[in-house]
Amino acid sequence: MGRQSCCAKQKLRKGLWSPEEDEKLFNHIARYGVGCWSSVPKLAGLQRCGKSCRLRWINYLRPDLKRGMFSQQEEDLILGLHQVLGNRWAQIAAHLPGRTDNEIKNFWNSCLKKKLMKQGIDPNTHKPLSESEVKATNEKNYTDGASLPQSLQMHPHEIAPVSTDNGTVQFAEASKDPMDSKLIYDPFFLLEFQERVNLHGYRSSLMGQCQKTQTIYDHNQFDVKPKIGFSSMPNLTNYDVQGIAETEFSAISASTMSSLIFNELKESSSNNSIVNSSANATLELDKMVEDGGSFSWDAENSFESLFQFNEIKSEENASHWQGQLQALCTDDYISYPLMSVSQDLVGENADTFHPI
DNA sequence: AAGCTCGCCAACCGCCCCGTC
DNA sequence: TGACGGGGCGGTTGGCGAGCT
Repeated sequence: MGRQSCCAKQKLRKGLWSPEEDEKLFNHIARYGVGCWSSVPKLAGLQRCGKSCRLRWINYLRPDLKRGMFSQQEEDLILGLHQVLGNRWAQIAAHLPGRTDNEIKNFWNSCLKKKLMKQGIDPNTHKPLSESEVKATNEKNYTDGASLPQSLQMHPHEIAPVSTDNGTVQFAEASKDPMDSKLIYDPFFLLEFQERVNLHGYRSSLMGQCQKTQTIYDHNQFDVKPKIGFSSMPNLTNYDVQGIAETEFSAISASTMSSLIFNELKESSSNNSIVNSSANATLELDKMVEDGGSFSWDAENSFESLFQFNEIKSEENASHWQGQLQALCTDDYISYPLMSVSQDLVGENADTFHPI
């Protein structure tokens, strides 16, 4: 008999999280930050175990999460890192800002693994499958039709990635000699590649769980602007830098705005000590209440608690908030109107929550 | 339209590590 | 030094939605 789970022992709630629970957890962490997870449920008024809260926060509520499809670069990076690290999803996730280990693990299991097998590559060893294995795989008749990474669309023994002087990726023909052939995913190349695409100044203590190194970010080369946002429901649109111009601002949620603002801040203050001071962000909810629905945010600290904006439903407002946040670079304090996270949590049409 | 299948992914489970007492 | 608790991690499960019959 295995030991009982913490939830079973305490007869706590399990399963999917309700918007109400999300709200409670989010507000609790917004107020007190991430501390002792075991005490979070009690303090936040949740019938959950601490582990469950931690997981919910890390995988879903964290404001710096990126959502949506994995990009080609991310996909290639995961493949390369997996070749080096194996199923160490947490370590792999550390190289992909805004992605969680769970997300990457799911992506691997549901998608990448199959793609590799379809290409005759053993997903565990990243080496070619034997002929019989390939045949067996093909007989499974994978018909997902998803496009493969460019690198995968070629025979593993015929190409090798080459990093060129100008930093672009090219796949050169590799030696036909099996002893000399280079694996399709050169892990070191990919790590180098990641060096180019990582963000700088991305060091809040929360983000630090995913991203601990400061690296060079060259967005002339790769369009990999950070997409950091609080997207708490799957149906929410992500902040897409490329698409932002065409995006209806009316449809942008608070999370979208927060990510927009995050980006704005990072870009406008890469040399600013405010951005780089990644101590504990303090959301002063007391002050927020006093201010009649706006919260103050100690800009001496980090940006990890950038959420809860008043209804931001126009481009005009968007510009306004960008401006407000840019002012953070010079002000010690700034206040923002408050909105319930519920708009993110339950969507515009839901009436479970209302703007505070 | 109803039933079925399948894939995705959020969340749980259980193990391990580490810090504290 | 061992017990204990908390946190982190990887494997697994099961609910749900989309697509198909």
